Amino acid sequence: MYNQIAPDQRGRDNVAKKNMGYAIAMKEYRIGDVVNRLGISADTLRYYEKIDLLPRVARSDSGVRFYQDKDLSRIKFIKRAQKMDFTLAEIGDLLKMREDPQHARDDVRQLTSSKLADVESHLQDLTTLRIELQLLLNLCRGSEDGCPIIENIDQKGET
Amino acid sequence: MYNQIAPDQRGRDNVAKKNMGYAIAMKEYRIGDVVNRLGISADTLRYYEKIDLLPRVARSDSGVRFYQDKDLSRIKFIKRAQKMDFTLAEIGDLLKMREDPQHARDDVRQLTSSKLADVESHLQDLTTLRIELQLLLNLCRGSEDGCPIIENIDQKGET
DNA sequence: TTATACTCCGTTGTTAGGTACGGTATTTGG
DNA sequence: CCAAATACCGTACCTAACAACGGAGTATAA
Repeated sequence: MYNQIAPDQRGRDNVAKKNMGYAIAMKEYRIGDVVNRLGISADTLRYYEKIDLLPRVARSDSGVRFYQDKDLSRIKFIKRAQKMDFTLAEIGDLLKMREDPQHARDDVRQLTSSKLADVESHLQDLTTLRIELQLLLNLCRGSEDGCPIIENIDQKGET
Repeated sequence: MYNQIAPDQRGRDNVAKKNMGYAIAMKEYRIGDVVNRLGISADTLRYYEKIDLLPRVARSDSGVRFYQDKDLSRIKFIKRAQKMDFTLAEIGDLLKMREDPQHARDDVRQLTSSKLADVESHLQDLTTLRIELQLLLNLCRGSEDGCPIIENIDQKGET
């Protein structure tokens, strides 16, 4: 019903360059910029901050949030991890690992490793699904005599 | 908190072979067999039937359901499609396509094609995620000098 | 036969992950 | 300087996809 995608590239970012001494100038994004770039709602961003999935980012004097590139990167990671149906709590742990892999707690490492396995099994399933859909769309299009191949796709890899 | 996986291969299927004339003998499974084989709950199976995601399968005189291999195949398809976060309604449409690709309604074909695109983009994201997790676990293990690679993974493919 | 497991059905409860207000303050382009 | 856009916050509300429950009938193995 809704228009799925709307990154809506109109409007330039509200780029504030901050001169960090001699360091590279840094881009900062207001919440609306992030919405336009990543297609995630402002409410959701605030929600993530509230549940500590995102850090409390810098604010202007009046309280307006400023996000940086590393925050965007983090948000993109969250979005990817969500495609795995990881819970936000799990994603929080993975983010800890991501922040500091060297000093991650052992259970966090284990979680990461276990989640990697999940990703790999998921990739298998999605690959199978892709083949099935491709078959439905291509192989079977126009042919008059059924599609017996499809019935046999899932014989390998019984769960 | 729960023991995630429990296909629990104990107990043989309650196999009823039906002699379809000269045809191949067919296996039939009671709901509990399906639970053990596919790791999906009986409640869920009944729920799927109620919302017409599964057909009303054959019953014994006393009302006990009997599932066949094609039903298992259908259920496995549902499980795969769920990993894509397709809604059950969408999955229902995909199943129509799967049943009879030749005569599928045009919007169902379109849905299928659009969902295939989704699968492919998902595969991209999961592949990226796999690399990230692998990096976290392998490349960075034991090394003392940070992991700058990770920050740059998502520069391609800005959503 | 008894008990143990399995099944049925209908109804109600749960939960994650947001979304939707509504009222107010602040920015910003013209 | 003013209107329009944007941001803030707290609270309430929502929905899909089951899970739990309870009470009752049936199947089966010892």
